Amino acid sequence: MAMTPLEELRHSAAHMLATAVLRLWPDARLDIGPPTETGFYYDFDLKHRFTEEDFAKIEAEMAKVAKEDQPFVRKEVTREEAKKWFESRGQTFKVGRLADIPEGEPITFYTNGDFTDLCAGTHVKSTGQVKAFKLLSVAGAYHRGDEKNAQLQRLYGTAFTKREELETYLKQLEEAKLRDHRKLGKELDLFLIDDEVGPGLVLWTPNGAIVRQEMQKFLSEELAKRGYEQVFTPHIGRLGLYRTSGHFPYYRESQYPPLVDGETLEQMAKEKCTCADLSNRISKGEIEGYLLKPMNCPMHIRIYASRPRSYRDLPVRLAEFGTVYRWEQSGELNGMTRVRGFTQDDAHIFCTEEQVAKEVEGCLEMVRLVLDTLGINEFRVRVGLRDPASDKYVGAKELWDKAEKAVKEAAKKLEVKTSEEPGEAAFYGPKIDFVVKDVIGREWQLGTVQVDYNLPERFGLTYTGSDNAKHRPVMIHRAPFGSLERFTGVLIEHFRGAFPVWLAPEQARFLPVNEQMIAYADKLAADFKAAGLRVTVDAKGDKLGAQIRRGQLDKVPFLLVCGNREAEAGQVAVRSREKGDEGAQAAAAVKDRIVELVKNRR
RNA sequence: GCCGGCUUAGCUCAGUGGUAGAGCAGCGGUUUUGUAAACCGCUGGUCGUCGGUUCAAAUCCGACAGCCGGCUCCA
Repeated sequence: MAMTPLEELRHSAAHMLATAVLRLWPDARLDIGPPTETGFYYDFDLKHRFTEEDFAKIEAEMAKVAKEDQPFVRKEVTREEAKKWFESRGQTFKVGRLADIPEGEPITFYTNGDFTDLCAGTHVKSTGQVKAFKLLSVAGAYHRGDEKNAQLQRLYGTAFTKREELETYLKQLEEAKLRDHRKLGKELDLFLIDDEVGPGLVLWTPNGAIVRQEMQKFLSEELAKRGYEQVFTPHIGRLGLYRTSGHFPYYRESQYPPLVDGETLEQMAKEKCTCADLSNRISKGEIEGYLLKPMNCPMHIRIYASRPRSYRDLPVRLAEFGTVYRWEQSGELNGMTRVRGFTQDDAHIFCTEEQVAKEVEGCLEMVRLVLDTLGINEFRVRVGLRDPASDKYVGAKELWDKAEKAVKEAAKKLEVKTSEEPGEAAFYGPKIDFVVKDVIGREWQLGTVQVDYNLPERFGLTYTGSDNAKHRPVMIHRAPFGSLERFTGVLIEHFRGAFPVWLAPEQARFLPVNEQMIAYADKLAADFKAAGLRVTVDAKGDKLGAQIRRGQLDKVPFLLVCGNREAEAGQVAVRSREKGDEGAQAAAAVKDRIVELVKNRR
């Protein structure tokens, strides 16, 4: 468990934070304070509620500790000594943490000044070395990450070896906020989440709708090339369908409650039934209802099952931009990246067991194509497997073993680093997820490929083999974008709102330098539109400088200045988002250039 | 869902118990403009919602909603 020098520094800063807090609030109980990827935190339990107003005071105390230049002293102690030490000080969390240390392992204390912590180390030599630090936020955090336990107060901070590095990091944080898709989405009028419509429900405004349309068009072309067939299915379906799939019993708390018809509700009201009765009778299947679909697969399965299938038909690949609804906890909602209604670029492949490997490979290739096309090259690949201790999965162990084997082998062939993570599987099967980070470092799952032996079993799916016997197909669930909402949110941040030409809501804007030039600009705009481009004319009558400024802020890729000189020669003065002023060029050539960029999805 | 913070005009924000403000946007006018902001005027707000304290509440208290940062969760 060797720490990097930076981790040592931050870990030491965490101890100094605890030192300072104990000086200011001696009744504080301490839990743990490790370094993190970008800083450190320490968890406390105390009566006083930390607010950001306390930070200056705590930081000042930490600075004193630094000035005192207390050496960090390591001392090996016996379990008894450690227990007595913390018990006598009322540090019950520390006593609990002590019990985690396996017998035979050394138990060590680290002391700086009057503060002693149970700690495996390591640390810098003395507190004087930690000078560039800052507290950043306070948040609730459950003890041992379990919501059944007490909720502690977590103070987050960061530390660097040099003050300049800290300043740079803080500046980066500020800049990241400017890239936040929630801010840019508002500024560029891409989407809206309206309180009256409902939390977590995205309204795609015209600009955002263009981005989404282009992405769907892109994917639709790829689907056609790869032998997929597109389908449409409704937003609700009978509860029975989701009982069969397992969604209703297994993930009931993550769904909007079932819809029950008016007559039944009235009848139940007459019988003076309580909500609990209603809920009970729905669970028992005594009342039929409908569910807002949490996933598309059951409906695609019913399409597959709608007629006999031969091995010659396989693989059957059914695709849909299917909108699903999930009851995410209120505290989880986040802009477009975590919502309650979203559209998956979903597809389900029904194939033979022999075909699984090749099909999974094809899916992974498609995910890579999507990420490559959009220039997203910072992602990690997670192989989600069963949590052996959990009962939240459907299906037999043997089927899971087969599916996990298939997924692991497919992942091995990917030319990127993958990490196997138990507990990250879907309830019906293991999966390969592509995970990216947003501007503030939070991870989001985008594309996913999942192998499923269970739902075909639950729905009794079959195909007729060459031996004229019935066989069970295997299902592959896959979504290269994952959800269009989340993907778009990530894309907005990735491009800082400056979408490549093919995705840009407005691809070019004509800027007439005076009133007479509006007619010329209009004529060119009509010509560009006829070529399939999205263009506008800025006819507000401002000076060119103001038009340019507006165009830049709107992140239009091409600003085309129309002045008297250009009009005479059939030209426009090009100002591109990337290169700036490119001078006067033939309008027709500029049109061709933009059309070409769009064609190549650049 | 939990802990903490926040919510004032379309947007960004000022306003600490005494008659709601600015900039930008919008609208009207003047200007006809050459590579990141022309000028003048006007419109626009039950200060998130509901309740309480007070002679008086954007401001103090409470409940609820939404948002933000974490935690938990995430098929």
